[in-house]
Amino acid sequence: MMRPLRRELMFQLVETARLLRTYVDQRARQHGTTRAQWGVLSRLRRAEGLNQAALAEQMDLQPISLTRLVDRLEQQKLVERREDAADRRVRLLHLTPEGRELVEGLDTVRGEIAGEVLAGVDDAAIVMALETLGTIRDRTRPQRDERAQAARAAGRAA
Amino acid sequence: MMRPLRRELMFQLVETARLLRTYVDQRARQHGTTRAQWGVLSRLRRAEGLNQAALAEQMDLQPISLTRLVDRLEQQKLVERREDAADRRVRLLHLTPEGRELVEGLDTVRGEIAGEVLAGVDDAAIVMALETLGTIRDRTRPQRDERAQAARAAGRAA
DNA sequence: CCCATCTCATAAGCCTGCTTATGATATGGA
DNA sequence: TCCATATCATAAGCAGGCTTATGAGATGGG
Repeated sequence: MMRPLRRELMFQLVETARLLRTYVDQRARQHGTTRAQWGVLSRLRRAEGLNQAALAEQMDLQPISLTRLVDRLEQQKLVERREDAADRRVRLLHLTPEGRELVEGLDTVRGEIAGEVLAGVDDAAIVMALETLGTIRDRTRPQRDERAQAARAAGRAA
Repeated sequence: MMRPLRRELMFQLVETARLLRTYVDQRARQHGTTRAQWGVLSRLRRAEGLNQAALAEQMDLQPISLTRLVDRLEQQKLVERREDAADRRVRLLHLTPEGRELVEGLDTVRGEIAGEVLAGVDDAAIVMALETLGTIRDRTRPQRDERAQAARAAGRAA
């Protein structure tokens, strides 16, 4: 096993996350939803009335990815798109009563899963892992400001 | 921010891995491939001549997921499926010369990425993160042995 | 005021994962 | 030997990411 530590961590991070994603998806399915949709509902509960662009940015998702998630949530009547009187392009997202009820139930499940999966791991280890993940996240996160600046600069130059 | 540590880690793990996956995909694309396909090539280099079931198990992937990855790799002439004289159901996987060349070049890239993304993080933190990930991985990994045993037991009972 | 430019949402098309199901082949016990 | 069962690979169909492209509407500098 000569694999250097840093490469090993890259590898394990992606693999572990995939396993965890699948695991959480199975749990979510027992409640008739999916991990990704659950994520949208959760955020929406804490910040209702967001438009899709703002929510996508908050979730580090491409707007089109969120559009399709919301399509499915809307079909299931868990989320509503409402018009914005001030800007006819935007759609403001609201939970329906059913959506609110579902997400509140799921909150319990999230806690259960975290307990199962991390039982016996002490807080110090979790804090350290969070820090390391934060570093990775910052270095791989798409730099939206820079991207927008670059686009503007290119526009100016052209 | 009252979010408990363990829930926060679950969340950050999945989000960070997604960002990393996308980042690595972009790098892989510069070499004309994808992260997932690269993964297959890497494993194959270290264990050529595996059949698909064995490789899927090693990668914690469902066989069908691997089948389609291999389809694309075969189309690109990076991998070959060969018949097994001893069992006509199985296909043995081999790298082509082009496949071997590609994966050897990519090895450098993997090291580069690990360095960029984890620069300044000390070894102790990486070891701890690996340990925590290992715990999660073990608890979320599908238990193939148990599953197979359950299937056998069900068979016997029926 | 008007037009170039930006932004919001979405479409099209791709990759990769999953579950469920199926056909071909192997295998082991009666 | 023969049949029930298991295993290997794959198909169908879905979810959820992505890139690239487009139309509608907002906005600001000239």
